[in-house]
Amino acid sequence: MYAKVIVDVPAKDTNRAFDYIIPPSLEPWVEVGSRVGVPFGSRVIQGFVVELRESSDYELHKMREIKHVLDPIPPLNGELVELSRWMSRKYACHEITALQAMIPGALKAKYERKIIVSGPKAQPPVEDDREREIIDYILSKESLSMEQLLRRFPADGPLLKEMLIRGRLAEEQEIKDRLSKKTVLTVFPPENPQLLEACLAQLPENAKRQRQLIEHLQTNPEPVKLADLSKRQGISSSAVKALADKGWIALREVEVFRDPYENRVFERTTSLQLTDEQQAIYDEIAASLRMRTHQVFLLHGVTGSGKTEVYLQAIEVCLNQGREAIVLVPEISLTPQMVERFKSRFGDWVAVLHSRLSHGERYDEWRKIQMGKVKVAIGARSAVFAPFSNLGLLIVDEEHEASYKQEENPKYHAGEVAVARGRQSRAVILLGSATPSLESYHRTQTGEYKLLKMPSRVQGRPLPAVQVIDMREELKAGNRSMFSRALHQAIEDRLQKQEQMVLLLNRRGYSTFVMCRSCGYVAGCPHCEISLTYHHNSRTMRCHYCGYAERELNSCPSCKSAHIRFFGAGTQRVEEELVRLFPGIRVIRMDVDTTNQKGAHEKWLQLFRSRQADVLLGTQMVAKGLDFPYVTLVGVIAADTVLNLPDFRSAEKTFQLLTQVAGRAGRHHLPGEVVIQSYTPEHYSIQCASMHDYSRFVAQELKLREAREYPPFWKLILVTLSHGQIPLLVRAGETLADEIRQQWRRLSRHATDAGGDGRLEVLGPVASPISRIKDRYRFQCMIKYRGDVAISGIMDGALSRLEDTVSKEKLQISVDVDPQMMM
DNA sequence: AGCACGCCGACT
DNA sequence: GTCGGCGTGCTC
Repeated sequence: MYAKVIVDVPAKDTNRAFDYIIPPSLEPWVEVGSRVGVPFGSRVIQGFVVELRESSDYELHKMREIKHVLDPIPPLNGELVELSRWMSRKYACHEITALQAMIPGALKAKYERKIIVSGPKAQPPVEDDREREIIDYILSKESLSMEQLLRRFPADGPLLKEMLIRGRLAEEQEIKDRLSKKTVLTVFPPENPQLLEACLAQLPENAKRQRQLIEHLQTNPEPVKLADLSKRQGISSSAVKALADKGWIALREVEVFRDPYENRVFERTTSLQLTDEQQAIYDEIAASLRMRTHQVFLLHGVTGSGKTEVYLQAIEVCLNQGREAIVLVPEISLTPQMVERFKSRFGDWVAVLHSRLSHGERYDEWRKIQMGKVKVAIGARSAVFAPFSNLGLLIVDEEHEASYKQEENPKYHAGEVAVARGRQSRAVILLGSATPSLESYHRTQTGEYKLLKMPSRVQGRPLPAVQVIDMREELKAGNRSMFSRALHQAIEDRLQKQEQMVLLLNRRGYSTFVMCRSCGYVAGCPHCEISLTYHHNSRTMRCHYCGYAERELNSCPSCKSAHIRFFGAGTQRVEEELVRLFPGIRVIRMDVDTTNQKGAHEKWLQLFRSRQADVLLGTQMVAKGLDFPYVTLVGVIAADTVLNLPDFRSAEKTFQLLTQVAGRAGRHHLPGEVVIQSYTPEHYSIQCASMHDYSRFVAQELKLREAREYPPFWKLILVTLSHGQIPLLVRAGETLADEIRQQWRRLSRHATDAGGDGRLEVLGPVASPISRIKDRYRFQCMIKYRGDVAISGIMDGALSRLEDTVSKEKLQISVDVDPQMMM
């Protein structure tokens, strides 16, 4: 048998499968999706089996054997391997990069080289004292690298080298997982229960605890954790060990899954009665599931319309069919509340993949999926790769969220991947949002997706009334405060009624830069064209691109003024102002400063939930998915900050944010009110959001996008080139742009003959918005195209023209298909 | 990505 | 004459 293997070398000329012989001893273990160790050149590296074959077209004598199979159960399956191939084409990444993205970090290969003593031990060759000392040292250590050895014997470089050449020492390479399997000591009763009787007879009178244990095992013949025995029965480990030593019982390490929710009790819930609206939608999804065909639904449900209950019941249909389900949620809304709803309904059938979990916990949750112990996976972006083999339903909640796009390689969009995976495994895809992305909405118009609508809130609760305040008028009226008169009054009113409010400060770009108020100097990174970020706890300024750090400044390096300070997200200023205007007000401020610590986010929210604060003040993070019954006022301090960003999606983002945050108000029995402050209140994104009018917004925005030749009508690919020298970059950028145009002309000639209607444009090269990172300058080309364009052929052709510069000059090229961030 | 192989300059 | 610099090419 032969295997085609994608090896762990992310480079252009290794981006293909290599053939290996499967030795008979490994045959039962090697499957498509197996992770294997294979000899490659002069080393052994990790790879993934992507195909099994009876014969091979590669020359037999050149072929080598698979060395190891790294996991007893393959971490991937045929379906995921196929998906990785799709990803590598769609996102122009190496196949191995896509495969690696599918497995948990704990399984990412770690190559370790260690020095071992080799050669015949029985007849030691000539050894002097020095050599003996070195060998003894190596033997005394578990594992040792050459670097460590040289550090210990700095003067013996030549001797060590000689020993390596002579073969007394050898270097061995190991593929190691970064994982630890957690085990617990477990007591096993004997197979034959009668032995317990015999044991009791032999135990001395004073062995009270041992006797107790045996009696316990007689009534409970299941294996039991040592820790439980001491905790619940008061039987100490020494008593257990004594029995084990005598051989009556067995004591073994047993692998356990770390359960991050193990100390939580989830009250079981059952399906709620659906509203007519929910029911109609549920029926449609259920019908599609029962037909077992692929279908993508876009569920447009206003905030508070009860989308989650529809999800839960759809999953139930799927599980009853014996199929599995994945739920993707944006990281930020993967709150305890959300997890609780799923845990409560499906209990132990749910695995939660959360970035806040430790490496080990995450790995364990993933293993539950891999081993078929759970049927539902809920998690952020990467949960789309949950290794189920009989997937029936894939839900993408808040599908418009930008966090579904991974900004590192592979630069995939989890929603797009979900659709591709669903197509492959004939699963139903359910995209849900109160503010669907223009891309998805557009596809409902072209017939690719089916639109489902839930326009009303459950129990007939009204959407909150929204007031848009023109801040220019406030200024004219002499109000120079950051709170309009309307918002001021609304806050006062809530304080009096002891109701709660959420205040959103929609801030621009990145936070906390350091600026001189006298001359406008901004502290920047000397290696990157970006301002430094102020870190409160360490009193340093850091670059979040390259890690450069320096101490906080006391005076301006440019004008020597002492009026230099950091400009926070502004939430601090708002907080100060609130406290000044409303003495005694209790404010919880949530921003990067206050939520950096693990668990802080949840802690603050819990505090707010228990009504120990009046105001929840924060940035974007307060807008998403939160649900507090006593929140009756939502205030947006400045709605237009995102609007002014140089990004074609800024109107869409503004509309989404305002709609989402407005949805936080009045979700329960108390009616809600929303106050939006703006300097451009006439803007359609603000107007439409204030009237809860999604249809009008998309209609207008789609018209604009088409006119301006932007997505969803045109597709974008952003190619960023980086290098230390600007002239080389400009040259390379121009080559790239020319080459793309040429390739396009060449290919479109045929396409036009065949009736193709494609169009393509290349913009640039221009300097990237962040024009330098780690002393490398950055230039970019934007490729825009629509219709019938063989884009991957064009890109491949153009990029291969730059290959020489990449390898010789270390030019770096990054390709971002469907980029989210324009800046 | 690594690593071997190979062809040129600075030394024991 | 050898050691070692890194440019080039290959890995089933």
